[in-house]
Amino acid sequence: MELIQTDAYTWEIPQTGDMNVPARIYASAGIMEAVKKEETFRQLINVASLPGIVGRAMAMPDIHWGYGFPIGGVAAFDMDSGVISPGGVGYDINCGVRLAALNLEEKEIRPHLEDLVVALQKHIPSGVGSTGTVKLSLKDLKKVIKQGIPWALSQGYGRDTDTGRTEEGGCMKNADPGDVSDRAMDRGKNQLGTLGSGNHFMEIGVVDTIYDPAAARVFGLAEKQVTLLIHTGSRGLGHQICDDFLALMTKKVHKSGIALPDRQLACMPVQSAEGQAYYRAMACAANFAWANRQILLHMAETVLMHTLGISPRDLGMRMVYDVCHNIAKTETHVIDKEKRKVCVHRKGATRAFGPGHAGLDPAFQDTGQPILIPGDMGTASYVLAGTQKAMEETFGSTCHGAGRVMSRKAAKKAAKGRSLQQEMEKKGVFVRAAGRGTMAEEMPEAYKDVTEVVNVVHGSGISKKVAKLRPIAVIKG
DNA sequence: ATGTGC
Repeated sequence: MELIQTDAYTWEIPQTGDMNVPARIYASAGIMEAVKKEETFRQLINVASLPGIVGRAMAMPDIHWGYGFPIGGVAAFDMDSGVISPGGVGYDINCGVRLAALNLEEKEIRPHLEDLVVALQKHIPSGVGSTGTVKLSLKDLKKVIKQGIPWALSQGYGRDTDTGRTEEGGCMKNADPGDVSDRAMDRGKNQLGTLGSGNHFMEIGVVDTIYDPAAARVFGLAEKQVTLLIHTGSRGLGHQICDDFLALMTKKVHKSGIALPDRQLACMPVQSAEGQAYYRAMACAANFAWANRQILLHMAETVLMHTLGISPRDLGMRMVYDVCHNIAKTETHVIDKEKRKVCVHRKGATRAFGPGHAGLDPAFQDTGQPILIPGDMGTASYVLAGTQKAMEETFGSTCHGAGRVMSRKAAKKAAKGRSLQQEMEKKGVFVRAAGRGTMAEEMPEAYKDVTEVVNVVHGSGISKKVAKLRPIAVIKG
């Protein structure tokens, strides 16, 4: 495999063999060393070989091996000759991140951190198969997946100012519950308002550093301020939708004449009946995930108020932004100086629309959209802003997190005999996890250094650093 | 990621 470094942060794999476009990796030399190049870049080359791919197959610096498509991958497909693929979105449809800012400083909250972690864990259902907060009739679940955040608002969760601070206003409009299987509906009906497991978490943090004061002001962030960060997705509902459409497309793809380099890349033409049905079902899962994060934030607000014994006004919770990092969307981009509609797949990648983009709330017209990059539970998370360069190079996309360097299994092995909870507490971070193995799987060493990942997207210009958050209390699934 | 897997 030929790998050509084109500047400090970009590497190209030239178009050869079955590739329809070249591939590009955004990475530093250090990250290139850490990535398992053969298996992961093979996946990127496979994506570059899919029909109708436009521009380049791209990998962000948090790239690692995934199902079919690499995680940390971005690929856009022509609306007529291109494909849509569940593996290009991922199992957790609209896995994403939401950040809220509070009217508190660390010194006001530090004495209560242990109580807060215990209270959050008690009231936020988390772990594999967690259910509980909202039990829905089939009719109401249909409303949730059709409407997303507006449904949550109609039920009293959150404030109506929240939608402008959510990607897509928290609702993909093409969602159609008619394309969602009974099984997926059944798995989703008791899971709204639950955190899930794995790397999903809720984190109390502090604004540690501001890099761009003007953007930070627009985003509503100030130094020393306490924040709340939520990372979760569409739970069993999205997982089942992915399963359903992988099975359907695996069966149908050969009849459509598409030759797959890897069966995990099962896909169908964007405009085919199956492709469109997947898009509508995926949108349902996306809306579920947005409603889920909306409800979880509201629940956290209640827990914080009660535990600290303060009013909503004194807590002063307000949305910074909510992004998804596993999604496919129809978007218009300028390609070779020509405006074109394409189906952008972001899998473990975040939208990074720059200043002036019509799809953004007026508040973000000068700054570009807020981008939320969670790191591992002991290090840091970052807030970035979208840029014009992202619009030109990456279909308005950037990285989504630190990215694993150790498999879950390897992490468990490395954590044997250690108390990670105590290790974290020594660092000033109170952590509680629902699952037995979760602390081990999610330990800081299992991830790349998020700072190095963020420095790549900042250095290459596809995003801009705005603020760094330092975790002080975390609940894990 | 997931009513966790060959």
